[in-house]
Amino acid sequence: MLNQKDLFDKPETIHEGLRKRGVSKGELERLTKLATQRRSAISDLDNLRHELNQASQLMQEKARAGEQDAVEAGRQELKSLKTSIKEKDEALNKTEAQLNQMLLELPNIPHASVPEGQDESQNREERLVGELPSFSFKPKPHWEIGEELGILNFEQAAKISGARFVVYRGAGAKLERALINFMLDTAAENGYHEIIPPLLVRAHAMEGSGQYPKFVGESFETLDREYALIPTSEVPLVNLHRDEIIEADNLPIRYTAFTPCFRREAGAAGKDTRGLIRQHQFNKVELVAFTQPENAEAELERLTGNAESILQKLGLPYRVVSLCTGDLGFAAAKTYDLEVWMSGQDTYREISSCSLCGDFQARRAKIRFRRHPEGGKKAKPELIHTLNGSALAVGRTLIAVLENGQQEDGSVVLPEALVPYFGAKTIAPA
RNA sequence: GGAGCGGUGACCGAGUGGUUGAAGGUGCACGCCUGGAAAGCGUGUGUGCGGCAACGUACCGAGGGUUCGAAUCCCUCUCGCUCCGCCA
Repeated sequence: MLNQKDLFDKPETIHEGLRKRGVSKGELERLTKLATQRRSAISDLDNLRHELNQASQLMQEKARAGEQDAVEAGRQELKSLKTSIKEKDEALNKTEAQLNQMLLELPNIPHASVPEGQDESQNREERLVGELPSFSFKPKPHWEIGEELGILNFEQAAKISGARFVVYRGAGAKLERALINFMLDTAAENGYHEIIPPLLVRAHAMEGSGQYPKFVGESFETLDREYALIPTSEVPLVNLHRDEIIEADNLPIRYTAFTPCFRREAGAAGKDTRGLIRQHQFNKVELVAFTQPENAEAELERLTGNAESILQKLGLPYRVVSLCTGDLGFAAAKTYDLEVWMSGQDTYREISSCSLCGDFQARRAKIRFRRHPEGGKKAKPELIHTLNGSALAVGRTLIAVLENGQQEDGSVVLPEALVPYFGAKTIAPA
């Protein structure tokens, strides 16, 4: 959520930032109009209330002095004052509700270093890492490898749950589990505290991290709408400190969690229908960090590096892309996508998204911190900055491992780093 | 699902319808004391909104109501806790 004050204090930055994110001029005007209305209404109301408070004090004194007539007269007078306060208050509430709804649906302002652009074609490639594997045969896509090895079964999944689900079998299930453990251990080495959060969350948690109200249609919810299934563990992790003021000495806070994630993938109809690229349920190890504002940019580089280190340890070639304004997620101010090379599809595919959200989520979830006192002065609480990134999407990592490690005989050679976790060097046809 | 009890400041915890933004404690900061520290003593310490500021105003889970005046009385909702039932 944006800071209302900024609309007045630095209107150019806000207007320019929102324009880059595709917010129309009309919307901006409406926003400014509502915010201005709100300010003047508050000031009017404060004055009226001041009047009422003063008058009430007088009443008390008169009542004490036993001036019954004066008290009686005052009552009638104050009643009408009260009525007009109530009317103005209702009008203000209405304005604030409209304004708040708008603010909740406006995306974050892009960081200055983010390239401007319409869509993913205008993302900026930051770096290419690793060598692409070469094959003496035509590499297969993972759905063929997986089915031939009997470790991925899409038909069985469809019987149970329909499209966009998978059943992992035998070595496939074990490989997924090995990857999860490997990723969690790596995160722990990098200083992230492991969490197992709830997978069902309330709407206010979804609002805190930025999913609701704008993207209600994209999550799965229980029938009574009491809970939503998390689309990413970023939701519970970010909300861990909701409504808190954290002592600066305890920052940064870094969390990691492995969870399944649930997404409707509404609007993705027809896209990536084969294999397990785009599923309604997938596993992910997530990293989340809370930092002071001045450290947030460095933390983004660190967090991205932490995610990259997993790809490096697995020997998977990838590239780092800086998302342009048009491709940026709702809550993000800046995002690096990690795209892993998938030999069987002959392309790079997103496997991690590392974002700096600034105070956008913190303002929604009321997560603040207090600096260490200086010169006897207690510092005012400030909004914390939040960051998150996948490290990594487990299913997609499994794809990359299968496609890049495949052999002509149909077996798959696993990365060295995974061997201790998986317990074997290869997966061979049964 | 049944029954009961609660939600007050960073934290814990008082609170009679009017002088309570809120006692007391903890924590924290500064000072005294000390060789240094601890303990002890003293002082200070809420958040949001509007305002350059002075200041004003709101806020005691949320929303309504009663009243000239509500943290305090009434209603609704919400969240949490305890006991019973059911259950991995």
